[in-house]
Amino acid sequence: MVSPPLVRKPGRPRSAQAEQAALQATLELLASHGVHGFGMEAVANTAGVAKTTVYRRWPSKDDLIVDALVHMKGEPAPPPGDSVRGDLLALLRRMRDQPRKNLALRITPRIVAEGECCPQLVAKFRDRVVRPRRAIFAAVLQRGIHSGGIRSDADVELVTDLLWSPPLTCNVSRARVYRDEELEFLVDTVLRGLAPSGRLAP
Amino acid sequence: MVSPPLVRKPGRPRSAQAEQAALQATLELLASHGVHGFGMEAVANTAGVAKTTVYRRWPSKDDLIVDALVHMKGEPAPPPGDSVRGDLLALLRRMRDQPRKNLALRITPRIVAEGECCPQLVAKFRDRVVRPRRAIFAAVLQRGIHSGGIRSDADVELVTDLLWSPPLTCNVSRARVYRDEELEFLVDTVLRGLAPSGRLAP
DNA sequence: GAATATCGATACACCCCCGTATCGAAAGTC
DNA sequence: GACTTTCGATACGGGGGTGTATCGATATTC
Repeated sequence: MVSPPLVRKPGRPRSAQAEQAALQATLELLASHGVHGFGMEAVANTAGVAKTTVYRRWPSKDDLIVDALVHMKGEPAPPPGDSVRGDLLALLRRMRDQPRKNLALRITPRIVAEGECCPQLVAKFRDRVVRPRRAIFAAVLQRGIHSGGIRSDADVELVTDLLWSPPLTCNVSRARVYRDEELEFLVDTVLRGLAPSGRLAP
Repeated sequence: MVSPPLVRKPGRPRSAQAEQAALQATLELLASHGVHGFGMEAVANTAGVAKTTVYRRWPSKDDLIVDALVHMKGEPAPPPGDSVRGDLLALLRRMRDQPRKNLALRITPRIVAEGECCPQLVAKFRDRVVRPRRAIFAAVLQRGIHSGGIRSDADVELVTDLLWSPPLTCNVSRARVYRDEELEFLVDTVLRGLAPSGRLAP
């Protein structure tokens, strides 16, 4: 979260190990009990860390949760950058595959669903996690407009919604997992619907 | 929840009004605070009912929630039935507008998100709420295939995902509310992408 | 009218968590 | 070694929810 200071201050340094343990415990508790299902004391116990150590770093539960989420998601990687279609497919595939490697699949739905009772928490989450990823999506679509494959009057934000909502919904509801061909069908259907009028769909 | 007995027993009968108030309060609290965000006392206070009255009917919070969800079972209305485009638009508009009138779409995502705590609850809900609504969507699309407006090799389930996921995501994340023109853009983009010939866009 | 069951209201003991304070020990810098 | 900061552990008051018990009032049946 905070880069270690270049000049070390006097006194015992904060244990990075304790910090990692607290973040990991927060993620596990989020996944298994939801936002309201645990407290700071449970975080400390699960992490095997004193409650004081938790409060010293994060003054509130919201701050702890947001940091844990950022720590979990990491920096969003840019798409390969070849074709628009290939990039969109890669982004959708990543949305499908990446959450299954860590706890994101179990946690993100809970966070998003808590929007009404913790608006500030969700706002921070949108700022630090959702928005950067949307921006990557929109950039690819914008590239498609400039290169002529997508009609220029297309609403980039709406198309972003249209494309990433299905896998997002699947992650939330855990109803199913799309196969590669199904993702291709989604992308191709949308791209065909966005082809400049009077032109052939590639 | 239990149908009134045919032969009335002696003593003051249970107030159906208090029961409705408790169920309604449970739904409102579910929608606004989630499964873990409230307790029996909050239900009694919100309903304007004594805590005893709640405990007399439902021995535990889970029982109360299950009954409240069952009480919420609403038959999804069929679409107007004119054109495929009009029906899809009507369904999307309803998904956008209904959450304020009916608590179902506000509660459903939360229940689904809490699936790890109560898997049996989620299963019942998918069966009795989600699936009927999906079926209505799919029926309209199927009609479009038969009438020739939609290519016959389109995956109806996937197109259902594609169309209803954006408003569903909006309902879950509360990020925004689509305007009518934006819903039309979504429907038209998908329908154009599903045109049988695949050559010219109308 | 007598009996019965529910009503709202209130009280109670119990438990859990919050957020802070305190303590001695440990780990660093000067 | 002196100083500083964090460590784990523990204790504390406060707040709030739980589930039960009790109370007089009310509504209904017999």
